[in-house]
Amino acid sequence: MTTDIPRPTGVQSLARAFGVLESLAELGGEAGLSELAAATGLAPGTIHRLVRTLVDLGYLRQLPSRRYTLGPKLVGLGETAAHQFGRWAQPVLAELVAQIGETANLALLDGDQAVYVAQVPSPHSMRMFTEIGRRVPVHCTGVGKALLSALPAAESAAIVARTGLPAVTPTTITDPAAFAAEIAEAHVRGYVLDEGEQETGVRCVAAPVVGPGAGDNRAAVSVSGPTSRMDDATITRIAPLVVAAGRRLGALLATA
Amino acid sequence: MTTDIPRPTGVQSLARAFGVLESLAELGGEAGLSELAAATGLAPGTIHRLVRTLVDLGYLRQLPSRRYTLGPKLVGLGETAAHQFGRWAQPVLAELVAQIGETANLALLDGDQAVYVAQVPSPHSMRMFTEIGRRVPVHCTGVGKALLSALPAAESAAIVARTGLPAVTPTTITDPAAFAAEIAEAHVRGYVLDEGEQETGVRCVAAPVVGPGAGDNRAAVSVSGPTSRMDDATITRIAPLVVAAGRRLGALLATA
DNA sequence: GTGGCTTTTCCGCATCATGGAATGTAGAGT
DNA sequence: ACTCTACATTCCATGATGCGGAAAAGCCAC
Repeated sequence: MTTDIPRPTGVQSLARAFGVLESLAELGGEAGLSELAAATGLAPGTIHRLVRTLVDLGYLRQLPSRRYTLGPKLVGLGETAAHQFGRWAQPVLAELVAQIGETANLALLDGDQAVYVAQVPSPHSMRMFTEIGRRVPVHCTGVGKALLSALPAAESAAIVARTGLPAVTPTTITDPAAFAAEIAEAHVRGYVLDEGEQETGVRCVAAPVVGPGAGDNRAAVSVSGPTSRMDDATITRIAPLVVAAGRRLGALLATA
Repeated sequence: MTTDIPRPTGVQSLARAFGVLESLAELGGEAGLSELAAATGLAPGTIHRLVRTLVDLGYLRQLPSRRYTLGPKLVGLGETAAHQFGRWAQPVLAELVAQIGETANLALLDGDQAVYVAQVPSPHSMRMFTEIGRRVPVHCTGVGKALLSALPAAESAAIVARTGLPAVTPTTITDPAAFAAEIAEAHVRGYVLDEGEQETGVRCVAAPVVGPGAGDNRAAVSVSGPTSRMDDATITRIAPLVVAAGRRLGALLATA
């Protein structure tokens, strides 16, 4: 490269290696060397050396067909990372559960989906099955809609354009205009509801994690429970609590 | 470094960076710079540059306290990797389901727990709720015990010592001696049974993934279904099939 | 058998990462 | 409140290290 930005570079081989990993993920998790070269714009020789190193380390795996896939070690690291995320969020989520009595979740925006990274289950015996690490669509979940509501309108529109609005339950919002209105309203109101749009019988209040340092961090909190316990009065009562939790988590992330 | 092995190295900055990530994971997911320097044996300046790059890329996160934790991007990569794992295992699992008619799972050992990375559900309407990415204890699950049975005895004993043997159902094995015997028997027999030890009414046959390339890869297959359909005769019939699937998956991993 | 394709290896050049020492900062101890 | 220590961060000259073009080796299809 002749003219890149003067100084914002860190360790370049590292940035490139992770670029390869990300490209591989975008390419569906499996790709040949030349596909990676095309995707990253690097010379074949360079990519090969990078990739060989990653294979040696166990973060990439080479198939008999000589193509490459993501390796097992990444699963472990990712899991550890998800747990770690849970750790700092845990106190805030636990407080939510204590105040509200329903399961609280933290999710991150990853690509065009939301991924759950932390959870504190409700004390009730009738629990919710939100698994850590699970990925869900953004358009039919509380956390997903909360994540979108915190994004610039153009960006959230782009995501919706890519994923579409497939119906998951009878109450899933499938009309683009109605969905845009929902997001816009959530943006000004600060929280969003999920009326059984992902799973019938489950109501959910969600709010984005907002704050100075949350820019890169696209996260959202939610509280969800069965419709029987989540009546309108309850929702009205807990919405501010969820919003406050989002702010608190944002402050934790922000730091400084 | 003055005298390392002449040439078997790949890209060293990469190896070091991933070493940092692994050290961080081993240190409980959170560490200061000097702890990392001590753990990896590198100079503080070197680590700092590496770490700064990773922070810029989003794979690491710096806390207010100036300490470091694993970043959100790792969660996403790990998830993608786990899904990818499902892809190559899918054919083998699907064949198991075709032969047996019950849900087949693939799990990896991660730390002291087992994590499910792939699943093919049974055609029966009464299905099992094994979520991809879910973590389960090793002592009360088929896959967990199968994983242990493939480990050196010392290592599996160390895991059990750390996790203990908490009862999850009335049939969970809680006696250390009985558990050790169970693992030893599984080691020679090649497969292991789960008699509702994790969930009442669910029986399960599991076998480790074994083979030349499986060394680092700690994986196990399982087939599970309701007790009503999993009688003794069925178990006897399907156990060899599960074992064979474990071997086949091991061969796939080995490759070359 | 032959041709195009991708993957892999090689090698000289300059860049890029390196790590020790210097500076800045936070928190503990007195 | 002040100092002292320990840690995180920045700087810089050195040379080892990663870079990428081009050539070799394989693979597959025709």
